[in-house]
Amino acid sequence: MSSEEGFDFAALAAGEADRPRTASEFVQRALRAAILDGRIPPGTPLRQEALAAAFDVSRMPVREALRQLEAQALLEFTPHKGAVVAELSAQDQADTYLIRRALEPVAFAQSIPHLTREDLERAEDLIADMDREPDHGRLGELNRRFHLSLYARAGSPKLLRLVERQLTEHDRYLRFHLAMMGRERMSQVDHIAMLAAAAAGDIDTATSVLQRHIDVAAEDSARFFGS
Amino acid sequence: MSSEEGFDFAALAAGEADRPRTASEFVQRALRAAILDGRIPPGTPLRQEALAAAFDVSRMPVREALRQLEAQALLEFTPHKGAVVAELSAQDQADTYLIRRALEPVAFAQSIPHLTREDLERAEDLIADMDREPDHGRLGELNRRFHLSLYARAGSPKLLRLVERQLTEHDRYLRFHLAMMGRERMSQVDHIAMLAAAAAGDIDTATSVLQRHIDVAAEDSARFFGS
DNA sequence: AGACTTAAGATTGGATCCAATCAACAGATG
DNA sequence: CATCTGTTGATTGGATCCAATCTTAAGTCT
Repeated sequence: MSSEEGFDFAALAAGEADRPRTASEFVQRALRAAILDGRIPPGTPLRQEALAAAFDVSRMPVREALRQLEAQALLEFTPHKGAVVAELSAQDQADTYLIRRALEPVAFAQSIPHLTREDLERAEDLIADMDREPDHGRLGELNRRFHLSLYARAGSPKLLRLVERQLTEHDRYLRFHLAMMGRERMSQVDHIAMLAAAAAGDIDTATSVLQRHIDVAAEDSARFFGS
Repeated sequence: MSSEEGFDFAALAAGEADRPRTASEFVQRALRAAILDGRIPPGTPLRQEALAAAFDVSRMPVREALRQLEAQALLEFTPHKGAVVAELSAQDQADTYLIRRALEPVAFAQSIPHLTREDLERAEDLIADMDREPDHGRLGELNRRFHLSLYARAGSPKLLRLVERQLTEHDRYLRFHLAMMGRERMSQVDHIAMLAAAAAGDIDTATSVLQRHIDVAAEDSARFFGS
């Protein structure tokens, strides 16, 4: 596909791949990020006209963005009444952990035999990045990428999309978690143990550490969120 | 909330609850049903104008419906090119079974202790209905409702929504499954065993039957869909 | 002949306008 | 005085129109 002396246009385009090609996608990403890191608090009604003015587009791309966010369970839609940012609840949080605990060990177990050296190095880098990162919002993203890098070779794209979505929803709670009990409790011993077991190809140890990791996080979080 | 001699208006309204209150929802449901039962085959491009004419609405509710279906992974969207019905693949089918196998036993185990007599009777009725139902499309829906009726008391709404979505996507494959090897293979011995174990409160037996039920279905289906 | 450019048609994305619905409030009525 | 009703304003749902983009195919140049 590429000529012998040509410039790598494909890479250039790929680098800009996340640049929104459409106004609808632009609005969708901006709103999504704002909801996930808590800048738009739960329960906030989203007025289409106000959003359109804020993003300097018409109401139509806003409407499409809202529809997509609703499908991601970040919004709740009521016909003729509009959209509000989905509430956080102890039940929802518990469910998220329940689902993660069921899915992630499966992905991890499938992935371990096919992990490459690059995958493991990337995971190691992400652990170091998390130690350095002061911002809580970005910490959630790093944590998500760390987990996903370990599951990446599972060879089950649909499963991975589902896991990624759960990790994303988990971010909304992680923010509270960190704000309330500081980041000391989010020690990385489990992450390091998971990485080591994965590198050694020890599936049983890796998955059991992961399960305990999720269980402990679930207990800690439940304690805070009341109910 | 109800007066002493009043008529149960709430029930009347609830009976009509699934009547679409908006054109967008009407289109969304119709398209969704058509995709699930195979009337619109995978790979079909969905032209907005054609759909608008078919449903006698403008292009706008069609666009919103397409966005929602895309979020449900029933369509694939490409900017400025449009939407096509998502393809079926052996990989996707295998992933669906993988996810179901991970999630459904959890829901089932949580649900069993809280199942009521009504739940069990409903499940029993659905088994009988499935024996009678000649239409393959409706059989998928009955099967889905049977499974969901057993998980209904799990008390994890988010988990249940996820399971329901997986069962729905499973329907797309079940149709092929039945068409190719007839419904004899879809024996209901597992269903009956699951119901009996659930009624007896035997969680271990119930979940292990369910796991085997899903595993056998996965193997059968994989054999047909090639690789 | 082959490859590149360029024009036409088709299709989607976005903007603006109108209609339908909902919420709040004022007034009437028992 | 409480309740019901009608009306007004705000907001969303839907229709129509225009702009941007993609596809196709013809035409041109080497």
